[in-house]
Amino acid sequence: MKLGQATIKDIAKALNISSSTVSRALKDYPGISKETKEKVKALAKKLNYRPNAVALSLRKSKSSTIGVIIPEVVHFFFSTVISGIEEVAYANGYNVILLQTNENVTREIAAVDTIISNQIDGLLVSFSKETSDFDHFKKLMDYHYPIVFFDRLPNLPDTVNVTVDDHTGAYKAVKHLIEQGYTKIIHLAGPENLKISIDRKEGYLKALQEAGIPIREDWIIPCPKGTPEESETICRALLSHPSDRPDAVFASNDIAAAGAMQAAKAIGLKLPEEFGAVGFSDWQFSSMIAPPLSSVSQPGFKMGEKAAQLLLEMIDSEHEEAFTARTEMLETGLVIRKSSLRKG
Amino acid sequence: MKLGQATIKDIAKALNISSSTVSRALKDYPGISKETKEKVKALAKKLNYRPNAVALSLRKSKSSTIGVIIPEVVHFFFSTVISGIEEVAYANGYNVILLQTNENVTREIAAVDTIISNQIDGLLVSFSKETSDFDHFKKLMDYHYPIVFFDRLPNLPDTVNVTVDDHTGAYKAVKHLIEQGYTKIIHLAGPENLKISIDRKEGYLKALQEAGIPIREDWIIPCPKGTPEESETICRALLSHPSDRPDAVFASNDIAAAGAMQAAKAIGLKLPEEFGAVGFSDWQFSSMIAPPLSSVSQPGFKMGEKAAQLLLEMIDSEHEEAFTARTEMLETGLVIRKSSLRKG
DNA sequence: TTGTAAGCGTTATCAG
DNA sequence: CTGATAACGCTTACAA
Repeated sequence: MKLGQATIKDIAKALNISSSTVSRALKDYPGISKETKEKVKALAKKLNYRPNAVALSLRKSKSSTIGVIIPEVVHFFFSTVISGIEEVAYANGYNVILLQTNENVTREIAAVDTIISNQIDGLLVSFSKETSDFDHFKKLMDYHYPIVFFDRLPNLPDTVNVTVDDHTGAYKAVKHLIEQGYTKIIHLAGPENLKISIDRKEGYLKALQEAGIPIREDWIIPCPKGTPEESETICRALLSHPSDRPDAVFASNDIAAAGAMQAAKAIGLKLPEEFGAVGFSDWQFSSMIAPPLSSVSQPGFKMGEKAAQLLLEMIDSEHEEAFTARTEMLETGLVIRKSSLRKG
Repeated sequence: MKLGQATIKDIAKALNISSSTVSRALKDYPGISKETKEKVKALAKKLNYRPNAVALSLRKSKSSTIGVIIPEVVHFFFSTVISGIEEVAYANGYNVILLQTNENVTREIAAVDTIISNQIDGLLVSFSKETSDFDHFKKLMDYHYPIVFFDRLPNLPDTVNVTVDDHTGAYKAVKHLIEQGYTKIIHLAGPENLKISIDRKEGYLKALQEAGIPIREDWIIPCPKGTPEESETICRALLSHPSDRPDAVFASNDIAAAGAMQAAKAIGLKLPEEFGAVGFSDWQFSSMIAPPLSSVSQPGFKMGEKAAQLLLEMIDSEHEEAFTARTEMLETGLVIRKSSLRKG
């Protein structure tokens, strides 16, 4: 705005030709004399001409922009996903617009409005913890609007999803703890309305069952906020009875795991000898805390790439196949560090 | 797109009135009969009418969107700044579009192109470490385009800036180390082309001088990458000679400080007794590492708010005053934790 | 090989 | 109180 940007009209006027000719020359349309083409391109360059994307969007009802709705950019995992998305988007001539919801449904609904108003071509969504009603997405999908859900999957029919194998990840983590000789393992669970939380909990249960360890409901504790303080408080209480004390934790995220470790240290337990810990997501800081925290790693960048690819396919084809409901599941890894290594 | 979104025309046709009337009715223009107004609004609601932002942008050469150019969203500090920006923007009816450069000038230049093409109303910039030539910003400013630089300030005349008082922050940090009895303090410095790096270094120098501690050039080490590995390697080498061993570090960011602590621990030094550390930025993880890291805290959210406010003033006024060159400086704090507490 | 005109959705201007 | 028209910048039949 107010940029005095040169337009096609300006070029046309200056060269005494019509705007359509300029438009065609600029895009190497067939049937334009070499001469005009060169003149036009030269002047365009000189005037620093940039096509007006807004006019283009209006004309084509297509913005070459994809929207990403995420809870929080601070979240290490999400920020790596973003990088993956951008990589694929830019490589295909698409821009990315990020809409942060701060885990707030109202913001999320507003974001969908923005999407509609701005002719965004498609949407990648990881919805907020608060979201339980998916109407705002459903409405878009009814119009055959391209949406790919990633990480957090909705309770909706016929969606295209990308997620990681949370169940197996959790299972591997807890199995590892058991192999290290821990038997009294508590679970700090995520918000119950997220499928990832449920999957992680079930991976935990499966590993215990397989090992013949009885399940204690009071050792499965929800940590909805996911702050270190929350889990520290919870764990302090839990660890205070020497006679009935857990000896390890599997947390649905690294922050909660770190909080649990703080609690254990505060009580004077030796880590990892007397108390083991495994987290989820493998945040940047996890290798830096004491002792370094074992964690289930998620391929964030890959998830971003995959989700963006699927979305672009939907946008480009606009045909049925690309819209077929499916869930791409990416593998998790287990990064073993000192916090869970009691043997060797 | 393909959203079958209702337009003003649709409403007009359905009610057998002109689009201008509909437009006016929708915006409560004076001189529209109550009757028509109600009819229009009712139908608009029923059809789920949303104004087409793209058409609006084209019409008004104004998008009600501000752009934010940042190096990386993963960076804890930047992600808090973003939240501050969004808060102010949304409150004033502006959308935010995020452009991540990954510390890469080419991306940055492409981002500026996107800004121009999309009629973004103004720009908040924290440029990449690679950027030394500011022509791409200068060009915009020549056209009186609203730009506010935050955190990293350019070497350009007449810019509007928001930054934190890095100099005082660094000074306070090093002074604190000296007060704790450390005297052989090294400095892990940031990229030399960033003013923030220079300011932090100078704060360090000032504190040493004031205390009469001689400055050793070989103890001021650049850590351009800012990974924990980088600083760990550097510090391992530095700490390897017992006869001439530093006893503390002031790092220009927390990651580097954490790396230094790793190196010290690996060599068997006791922290904080034999080696103290203070970082910069107060990342989330800093309180969780062992020992918890002291750090200079930056008011990221506040910085985002301030920068956005200044930008909106520039956009709204389009008059001179708002464009007056100036630098808003926000205060830093010092969060003292165990890593630098040798006394009491 | 080039030009004309219509249209994407909206609003400002001028008429009625 | 309401309508017609033009314009924002661009593309694309259709015409010449």
